[in-house]
Amino acid sequence: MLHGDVDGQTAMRRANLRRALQLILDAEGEETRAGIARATGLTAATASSLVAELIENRLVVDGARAASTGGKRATTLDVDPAHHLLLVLVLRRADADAALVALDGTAAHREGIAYTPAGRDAAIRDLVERVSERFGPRLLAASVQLPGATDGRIVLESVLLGWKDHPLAEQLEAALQVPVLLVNDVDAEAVAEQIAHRSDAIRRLFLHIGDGIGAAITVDGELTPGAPARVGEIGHVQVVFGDEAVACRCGQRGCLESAASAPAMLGEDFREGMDPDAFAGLVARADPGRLAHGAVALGRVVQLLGAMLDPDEIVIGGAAAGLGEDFLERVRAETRHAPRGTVAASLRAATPGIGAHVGAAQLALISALGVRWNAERFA
Amino acid sequence: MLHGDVDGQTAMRRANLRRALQLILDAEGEETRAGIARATGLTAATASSLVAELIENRLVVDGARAASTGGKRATTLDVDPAHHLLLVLVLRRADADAALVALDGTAAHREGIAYTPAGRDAAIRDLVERVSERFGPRLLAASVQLPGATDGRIVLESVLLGWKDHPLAEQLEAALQVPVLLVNDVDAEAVAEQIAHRSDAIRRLFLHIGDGIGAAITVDGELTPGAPARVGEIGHVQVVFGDEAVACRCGQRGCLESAASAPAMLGEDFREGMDPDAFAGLVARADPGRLAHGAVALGRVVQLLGAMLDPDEIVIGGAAAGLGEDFLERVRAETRHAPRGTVAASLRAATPGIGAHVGAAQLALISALGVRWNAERFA
DNA sequence: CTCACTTAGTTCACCCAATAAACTAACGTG
DNA sequence: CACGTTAGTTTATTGGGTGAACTAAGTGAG
Repeated sequence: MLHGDVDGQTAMRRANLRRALQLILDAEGEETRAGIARATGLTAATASSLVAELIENRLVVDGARAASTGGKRATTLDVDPAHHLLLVLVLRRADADAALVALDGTAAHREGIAYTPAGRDAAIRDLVERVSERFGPRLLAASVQLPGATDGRIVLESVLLGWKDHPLAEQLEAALQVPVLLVNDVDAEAVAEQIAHRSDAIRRLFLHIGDGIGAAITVDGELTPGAPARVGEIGHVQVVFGDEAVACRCGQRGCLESAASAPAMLGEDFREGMDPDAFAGLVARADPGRLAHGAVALGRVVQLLGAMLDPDEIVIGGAAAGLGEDFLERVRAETRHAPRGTVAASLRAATPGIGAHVGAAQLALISALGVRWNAERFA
Repeated sequence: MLHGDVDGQTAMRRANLRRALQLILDAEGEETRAGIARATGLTAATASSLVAELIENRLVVDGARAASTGGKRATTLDVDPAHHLLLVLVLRRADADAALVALDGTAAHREGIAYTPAGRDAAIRDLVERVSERFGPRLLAASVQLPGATDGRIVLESVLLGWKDHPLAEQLEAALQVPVLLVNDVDAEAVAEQIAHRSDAIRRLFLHIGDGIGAAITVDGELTPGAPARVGEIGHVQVVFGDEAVACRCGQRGCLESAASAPAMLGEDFREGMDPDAFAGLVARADPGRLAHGAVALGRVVQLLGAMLDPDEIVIGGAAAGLGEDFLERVRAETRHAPRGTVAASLRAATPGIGAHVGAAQLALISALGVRWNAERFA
């Protein structure tokens, strides 16, 4: 109803259906037919007809009666939490998760698998098949969150997964029979953090600092569209010069990762997703010099990208979000070079909130239905 | 017809009118009613009705008969070159131009004024009034190309023009009675260069290097939308560190402009818009060390922005476009640090082509009618 | 030259989705 | 319990698109 072939005449209807559904999503069970008519400027008759179609397609259900505002009590509306599902496939080096998210943002199911590099493709195929068998008819769309560059359809390159120009979306669509969107993991994390933090920033720069370093730009909660993209691959940009540049695992010297990645700042004991207490221990024992060196390197990047993009918000996520206000202040100090000091003000650490897979689910929801969850959903 | 209040039902009609007009613009006099029907998937009846409305509104005129393709010869269509006009106001420190551009991209009129800082506002008011009196009824929209930051409606800050948070668009709309869009001069130059170079790049980074340094990002030929923006103000980002950092006019050390602006590389005799022969002389006499220093500084910026944005094209405009392939190669060398060397390949000098005001006109055209000129128009 | 075929473009009856207005339904209040 | 208010549905009308029949004007085979 909201996706599929566009046969010209119905495009307007679709746009109105999307508007109605978005209002119902935003109001979290408080929207009514009359409210939709008021908010959209459409007539009450049209609003009723739109809602009827949404209910017929099991996207929306009637709720309780609202309190009277002087006349007949309105029937409230909410998205149907029990029918349609979004599938998010989270792929990591050695394991993967399948998360099913309902239209109201609640988790409906989650299962994981582990694999060796050799067994990975088969293990993923099995997982997808199991999910498809159990939830297939209820699926609305799917997204795949993965470490690596993608244009949404093809895995352009993923060192961790050993893929290059791999047409994953096409393969999964054949198995799942719904549209599949591939999403870089840092992009997904950036979108999820914006939801978790209830941020209304328009232009936004997100930096993930963990084993590696990646960046994501979002505008109005979405990724910049465009051709096949390796946007945000800034880990091996040189930011330290001269004698201070140290060797990086990539073979070059002075890379951002060689100075500011979690292992570079906290030592080789750092592991992605490690125990919080163990992490706190690493932070406590960290060499102040290495932390300062990392902050300077990061500050140089933030300074330039901040001036270039003028984001409303610059968010540091991943392990570096747990390094405390001292660290952030050192990064900010590096950005105070420019006459105008607004870059420093917009820098903050990520809110540890909902999982990155919610970001991937959001992107799938946007691409499938043209609507989005707002922050309050996940409060 | 294509702008104004949206009364719901007619939104579809507008979208179709835009599609038809865009096809007519693209085909440069070769489009026909039947062709529009084929390209859009609309019926011939609808295509005829759309064209009739475009002709009635004097946006399009019937042309010659095309050659037969086996049946009745088609009537060709082209945009009306003689009625509607776009006004571009080009504001500089000490003078301004008013350029009137017809729908076919041809220049219809141009007049300039000069002013002192004290007389500037009055001089601009006069110029606008003269233009409005002479061309008012034929105006479709206007844009203002200016040195400084703007969100499209307000001049956020322009040091050269002495404005801060100046609601210029509103003022001009009162005088001109058409929508007015404010455009940063580097953004306009970036859009114009893409047209002149017939570039089909999607994501694009443009760097203007002259008295100062500014950058513009375009996606699909348009500026990134969003809130009030100072996007691209990278002149005073620090890119040189330690002993090599030299003092900048902004009071800091190691700024990009202190190393890579035209005066920094070519000496204080450089003047924006100077005589080409004199410029060539400056280049010939330039200190190789200063040029190399500038190339390194520029390369560091290009390296990071290239990795971050993964643009299809990185274009060096302004005076630096005239420094030759040697200079570009030095810049490229700095970007070869990253394992993947695609940044270097996408770097090129700007094509000296049409004036930046065509870029501003294009942005006005997009915002007013939702259609755009393609490269061939200006071949 | 003529007739069949092709392509361009218009006319007209019909359909879909939105509107406007009249209607029913349900609630609070004087 | 009548009355004003708000929610929501029903129904005639309108705007813009479709499909089919139509006219117009060309090509090419015989």
